[in-house]
Amino acid sequence: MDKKEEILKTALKLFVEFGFHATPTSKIAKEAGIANGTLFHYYKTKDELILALYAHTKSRLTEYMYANASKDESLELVFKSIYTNTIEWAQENKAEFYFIQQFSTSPFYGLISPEEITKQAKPHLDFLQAGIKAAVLKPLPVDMLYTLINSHIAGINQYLSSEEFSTAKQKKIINESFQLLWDMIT
Amino acid sequence: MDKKEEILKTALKLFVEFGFHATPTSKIAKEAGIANGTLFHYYKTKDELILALYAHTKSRLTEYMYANASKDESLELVFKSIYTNTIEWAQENKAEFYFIQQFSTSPFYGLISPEEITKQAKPHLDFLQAGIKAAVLKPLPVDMLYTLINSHIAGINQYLSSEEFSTAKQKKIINESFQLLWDMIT
DNA sequence: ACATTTGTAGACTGATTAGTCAATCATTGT
DNA sequence: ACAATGATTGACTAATCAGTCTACAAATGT
Repeated sequence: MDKKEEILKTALKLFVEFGFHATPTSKIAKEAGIANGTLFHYYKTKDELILALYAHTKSRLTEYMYANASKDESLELVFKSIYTNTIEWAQENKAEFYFIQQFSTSPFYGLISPEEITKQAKPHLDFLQAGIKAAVLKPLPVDMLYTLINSHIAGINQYLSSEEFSTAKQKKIINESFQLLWDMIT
Repeated sequence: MDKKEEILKTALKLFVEFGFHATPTSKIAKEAGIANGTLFHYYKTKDELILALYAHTKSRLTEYMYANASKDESLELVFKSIYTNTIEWAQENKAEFYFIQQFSTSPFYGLISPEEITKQAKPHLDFLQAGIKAAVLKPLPVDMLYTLINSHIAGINQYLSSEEFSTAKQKKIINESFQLLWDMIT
């Protein structure tokens, strides 16, 4: 078993349930079934663990977002695929997605360098920029477009999480909300 | 001077800057210029302080949202007034708005009873429901509409905070983004 | 075979924390 | 004037926390 992975998994679960403030490293180690010192062997400080967890989780999401996105399709279809993938991942990994939001809306986010943030957003911004250039997307500032899309997704995810929808109903909502978003930005 | 108010003000500032985990009550008391015991005189526990701060801040926002909203105007104008008010408040009270988001995306939010949350959202949902009934807003589920609007506002606020815009430019962005939202939901 | 690095353990520590307490001080009502 | 209640203080405590340390085990390279 991979202890490093185990630590991240446990930390995620506890941070989401109790928050950063109420999740001691000792509790993480205990629940992960390892010794206290082992945790600090892999992560020098608690902050480092939190940052690593964020980077790890965020990259898992990003990876999933672009899955099955063949470049042959129309921009709309590629965009819809990314949109759908993101929401699907969020629904299937609720704790992970929640953690990303929790982290992003906390002072920890300030520990990430602006360069890193820019680097993370780059592919998405490039994609949107291409859409604008191709006159498919409205000529809005890309940053604005990006933020608008992100928050739309966060909103729909929140809505989907607020009630128990059947899979069919979920798909319907995702399709409908995509159309709303698409009409808004094209 | 009102000590209770002073405590909230200081706590807000510190929570936003350092987070819940890294803001000891002793620091709050010190920075607020009061004794340690005084803080616990007004708020029995740290959690109680955090919850009170959220309730206080949230109600200040809600109050401002509906300011100058005369019932005589068209639904669009009233809606736009609420929209504009909210973003203006968020921009003029960045720490407060950020705190609301920080709190909402943390396990503390779970300490608020579902009834309280429902009660808070009630007026907004009623307003939207009326808009649907009047066939002005699309017949989407109100909860969905509500979440969509909320996240849209959060997004625009984030965009406005990401750069330094002139007041004129800001107003232009708010008008434009309102139009995007309005077209989406009507 | 042996040496060196890397992983793992868990008792331990120094610092910090939320919250208490007993003692004053201020305000109010009678 | 005088209770009585509430406000304020800051030293104090018991618990907890992040992180260290020493010792040992496993793996890896030579």
